[in-house]
Amino acid sequence: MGDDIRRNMALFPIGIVMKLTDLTARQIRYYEQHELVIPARTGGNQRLYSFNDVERLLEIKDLIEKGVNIAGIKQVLLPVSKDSEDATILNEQTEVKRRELTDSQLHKMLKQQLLGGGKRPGQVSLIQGELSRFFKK
DNA sequence: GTTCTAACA
DNA sequence: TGTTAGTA
Repeated sequence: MGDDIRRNMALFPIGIVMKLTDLTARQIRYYEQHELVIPARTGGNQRLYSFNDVERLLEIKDLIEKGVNIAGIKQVLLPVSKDSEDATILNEQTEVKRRELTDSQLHKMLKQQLLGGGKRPGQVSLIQGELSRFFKK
């Protein structure tokens, strides 16, 4: 996948990104404070966003519109810690390991459902219900 | 003219 | 989040 370099090239300033995403500069900068997007900087400290950054912001916008708050978006977009991913830490009791493994799987499901533009009535329950156990701790 | 940081109605 | 102040 050599296109990555192009997709990750920081090209446009916040003004362009605002029009591309329909987000305010305030929101874009706010999401950056929460590490949801990490744009590059010019010598003059100006933010420069790549195509990937814009796509990420569009995902964030999607989640916001679906009623997910920053804490929730972090759970979905931020890299999953290696710990919860393999959940095979020594000393942990099997019960705990099973729970974390389930969380890992649930996390993937939620990400799919939240990002995959699907909005069937049935899956809303999962978002309103099961999701809480993520944002709580 | 545009963007940046910081702060507050 | 909106918006404004003072810069770069």
